[in-house]
Amino acid sequence: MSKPVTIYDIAKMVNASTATVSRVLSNSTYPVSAEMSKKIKAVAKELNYTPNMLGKQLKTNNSMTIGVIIPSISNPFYADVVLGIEEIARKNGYHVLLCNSHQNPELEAEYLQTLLEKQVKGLIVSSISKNKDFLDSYLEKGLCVISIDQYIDNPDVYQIGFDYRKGAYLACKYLIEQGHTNIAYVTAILDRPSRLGLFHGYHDALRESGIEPLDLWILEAEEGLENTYSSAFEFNIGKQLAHRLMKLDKRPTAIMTCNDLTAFGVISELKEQGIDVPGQISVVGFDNIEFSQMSNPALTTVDLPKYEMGKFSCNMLMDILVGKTIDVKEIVLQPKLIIRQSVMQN
Amino acid sequence: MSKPVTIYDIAKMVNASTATVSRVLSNSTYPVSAEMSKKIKAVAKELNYTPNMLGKQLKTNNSMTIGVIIPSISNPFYADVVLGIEEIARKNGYHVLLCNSHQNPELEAEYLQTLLEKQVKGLIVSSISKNKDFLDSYLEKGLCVISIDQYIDNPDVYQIGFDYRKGAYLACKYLIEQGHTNIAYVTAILDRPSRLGLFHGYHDALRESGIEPLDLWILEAEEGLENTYSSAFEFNIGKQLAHRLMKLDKRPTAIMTCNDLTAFGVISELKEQGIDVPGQISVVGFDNIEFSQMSNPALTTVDLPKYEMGKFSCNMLMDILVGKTIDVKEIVLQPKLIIRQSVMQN
DNA sequence: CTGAAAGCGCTAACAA
DNA sequence: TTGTTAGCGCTTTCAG
Repeated sequence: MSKPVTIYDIAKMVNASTATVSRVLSNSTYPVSAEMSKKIKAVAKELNYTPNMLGKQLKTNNSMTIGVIIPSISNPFYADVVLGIEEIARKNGYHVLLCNSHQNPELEAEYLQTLLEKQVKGLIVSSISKNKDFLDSYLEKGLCVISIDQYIDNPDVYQIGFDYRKGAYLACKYLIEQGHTNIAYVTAILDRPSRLGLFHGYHDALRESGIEPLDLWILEAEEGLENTYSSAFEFNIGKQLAHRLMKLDKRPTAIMTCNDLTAFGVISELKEQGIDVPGQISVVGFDNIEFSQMSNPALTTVDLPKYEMGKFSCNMLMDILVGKTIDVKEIVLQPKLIIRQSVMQN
Repeated sequence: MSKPVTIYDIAKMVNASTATVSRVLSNSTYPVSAEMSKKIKAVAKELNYTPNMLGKQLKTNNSMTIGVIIPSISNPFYADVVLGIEEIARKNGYHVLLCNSHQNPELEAEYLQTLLEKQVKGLIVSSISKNKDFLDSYLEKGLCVISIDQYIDNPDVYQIGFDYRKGAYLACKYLIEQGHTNIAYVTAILDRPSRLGLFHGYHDALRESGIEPLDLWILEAEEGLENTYSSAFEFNIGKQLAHRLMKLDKRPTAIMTCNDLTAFGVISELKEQGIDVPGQISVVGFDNIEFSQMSNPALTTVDLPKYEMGKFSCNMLMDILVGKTIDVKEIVLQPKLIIRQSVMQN
């Protein structure tokens, strides 16, 4: 654990200036004689030189690092997105600083601050905290922020989202095409744009077909403290709401849900009550998480290009950071219906 | 996007030196008059000052950042681990640089290099690449590395692992206690210590009960190119191997698997062949991923404290980085049998 | 209690 | 083609 070697050490050894050493070791286009260049590279390798990027970054004011703030990496949805982000970042020589906000506005703000202190110039964030005003001061300081999945109402932030409304519309329309008219909707609390969009899509399809949705069949979970993400939470919502639904005199023939996990909860509850899916009641999910193809029955659901969203957003960020002008500040990615075994013709 | 304000600006405004400003703004214990201190803090707030950590870090040679290299964050197993790591890191004022190696040794090496260049002093890594020699040169440079899940044969790296052997032993013993003696073992390729450990645990329990395992019932997947992680891959291994198993004249009454995903594959295949689980054949998984409680039937499996492993490893790293002496370099976390519905008495 | 000044490792004008 | 030099923003000795 000896003292780290610097360009100064190398300069001394080859009788050159630090400037020259810097030029060859940082692959500058600046002309350096082939001979000198070779010598410097050789010595650098011999001494096992590792550049200290802090020096470079302080000088160039560029940390080659982006920040990513998401609710929780243990949510597979975000894991996929982050995978895409990280891949593109790496290909551009960037690193990603991962921050789990746990839906906690204070944590979010704290992260934002420390990220900025680390001289992060670009941020990809999925936030559901209500008050985004504090973002302004960061935007002013030149931070480039891309909001994914959840919309942030600020003209200075770039947006990449999914067409949730369209997705739910697709799913509901499919149900209708299969002969269902009695379609329930089971959802976690409608506290964010994405879930609201879903809900509207459900209505769209129904209304388009002249079906009046029954209020009794629309079940929304109560507010729960979702501060630490867990799949089990969403699963239980499905279970509980399905339980309530099955107590009704008039039962639906199909159930739409706000996500796959909730759908699994619904299916689990129905099975427990001896109701066959899809034999007696059809169920559709949303998100197309990997497990939906492994479940029993395999789940009919709507796919969201999560990994692509990650790649897309990071590519966009990279473009902006190198000063390319972006023509469009808002992008909406399209969902796709995935037909499997949890829906049956009515 | 004006020029960022520095301690120099603040110093000018309050007629003090940068030294004094630095002292109060970095919470140094160095004595500064209350009056001066108040003034400086006020001006800092007024100017909306954000410290540039690159300056500080260059000076103090401490980046307050750790690196985490894992195969893929889209594997829920690692997502849980990383969640734990990040939580502890944050509480200690550290950030986490996330690196997905995709089981690619070159990528791993590349990350290691750039992490070091960013002056990361601590690294938590789960690596299955064979050749770890290159690690030596980093260890020499003072990098502190903690290997999680997979063992690295190097006296200088700290190790935190699971007792896989014990876990499989527990599962197998449970099966035996339930009256099973014809127990098959279905596994992905035995190319790493963890899977080998599992396999040994299976043998341990069998032998302890005087049961001779039948070679025919031990099925190992062929080598597959797992470069990009996907749950579907593991699922399909289960499906394929179960298919082969069911062609045998003499069938087992219980099947052990190397992980939950594979177990789901097995169950899916059995169902397709009209075989009831656990009615006709019992199945146990391994890992206790969240879905295992939502599947049909709910999966009996073995829990690994993943989140705790993350917290544990990061706490250890933090301790080492502040110079505490660690008494033990190797820690083995204990598995726990989770009994659900996929096993029936024989 | 306060300040001057050196310097962390690197880059980039500018000069030669 | 090479070198000199002035910082990037911050901390920290050392002197007052």
